[in-house]
Amino acid sequence: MANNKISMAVIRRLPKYHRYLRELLDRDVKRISSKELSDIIGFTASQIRQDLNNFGGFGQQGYGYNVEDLYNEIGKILGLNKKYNTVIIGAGNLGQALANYSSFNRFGFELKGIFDVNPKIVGLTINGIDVLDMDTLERFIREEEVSIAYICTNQAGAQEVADKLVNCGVKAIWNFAPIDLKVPDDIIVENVHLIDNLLTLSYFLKDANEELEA
Amino acid sequence: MANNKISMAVIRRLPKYHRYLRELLDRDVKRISSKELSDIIGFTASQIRQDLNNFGGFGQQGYGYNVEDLYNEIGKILGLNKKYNTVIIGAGNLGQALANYSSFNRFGFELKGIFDVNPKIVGLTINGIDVLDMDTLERFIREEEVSIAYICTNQAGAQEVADKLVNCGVKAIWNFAPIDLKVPDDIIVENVHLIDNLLTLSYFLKDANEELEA
DNA sequence: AAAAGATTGTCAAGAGTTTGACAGAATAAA
DNA sequence: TTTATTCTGTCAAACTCTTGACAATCTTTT
Repeated sequence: MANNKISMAVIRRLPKYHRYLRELLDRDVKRISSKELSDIIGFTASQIRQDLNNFGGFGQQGYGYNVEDLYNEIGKILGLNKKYNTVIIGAGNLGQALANYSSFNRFGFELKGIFDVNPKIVGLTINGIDVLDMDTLERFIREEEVSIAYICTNQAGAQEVADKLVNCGVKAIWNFAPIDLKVPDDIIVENVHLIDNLLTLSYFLKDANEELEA
Repeated sequence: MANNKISMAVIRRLPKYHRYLRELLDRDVKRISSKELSDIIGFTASQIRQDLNNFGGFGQQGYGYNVEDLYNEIGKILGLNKKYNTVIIGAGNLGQALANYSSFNRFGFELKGIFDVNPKIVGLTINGIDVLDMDTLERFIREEEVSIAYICTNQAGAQEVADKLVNCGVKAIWNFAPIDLKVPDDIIVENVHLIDNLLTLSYFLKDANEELEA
């Protein structure tokens, strides 16, 4: 499993492979060729073979790929054999929505705490997890060995929260605030910029309308 | 404003330009050079000039770009001068969270209705919008001239909902269900696959840990 | 009014990504 | 057992995207 310099394009496709393979597994499909997978996942067969080969020869000539093995291998590549403790910062609508998602737990991301500054929200229980005061964040993170934090605050508070998190040893941030956080190089940040996404949709919609008019 | 074949890479950067330019505008910055913008946005100055030039010469040699003009131009390119009516399908946690976001309205996406199958939820009011029964979806969309739908159902229901939406004339779908929807070519789909995003984060986290060990 | 400085738009080179082709190896059929 | 078929892993070509370089041109200073 050579780990040297996998390209971003490949990495971003891995979760999709994982998702489709789980589906095949659920349907009790035992083997699949790159051609068949191509038909359902929409990447070219060549790309699929090239992608998978970045991590080792999982396939067999004349046979294809064993679905279960490949699913497990990609799971390992994605680090899903590890367990991580997580916290949510900001118990607004989005924070609460994420707290109620059980699928994250299934993949090994265990939610340990939810934090908020609003005294009206602190003390509530969401999906069995207590909402705690932001003042207790730093001790909690160290004690519970939290390595991933989901930032669900508004834009104004996000950078300050990120600084705190980095300071007490959080390794990765899943950021939902509409801002690009400034963090040290070794901290992993994955952004979900909803507005950016919606504006992209808007671009294509405008574009489609203009083509109709032309 | 030539509209011929803008590359995906450029399109996905446009919302970020828009976001940073709004920030500059809020700080009353009047002009900016590609070099200065490069420093704050993190793209190379060359890329910025090349990106913007896809849509016309907005800059002036020796001066740079007028912040307000550029902000407005990019807004127009993104279609933000248009107004669109939207609905949310699925009034679970995520649907409710989106219903409470006022920023979408500010960009011209007006939420007209929220739909759900659960009789316990139907009849509620979220952020001033009634939750309606799914049975009334199709008439509502036609009557209110809805062109964008946000799918916030679970995976199981998403494709059926998408089929209905397409059938009654919705032009674009913002999909939050963890599935790749099958829709006709002229329907615009923008996905927010949260799990995919979290698994990508997981990959980088594992990768960083392994490098420490090595 | 002229000279110096700044900055764009554009081109071509460089880097990264995707695709098609095919030898070689395994499976399946005869 | 032999032959035909399937299908991977890999290479190189084609394509796409990013970067650096610089002439042209506008702004600012003298």
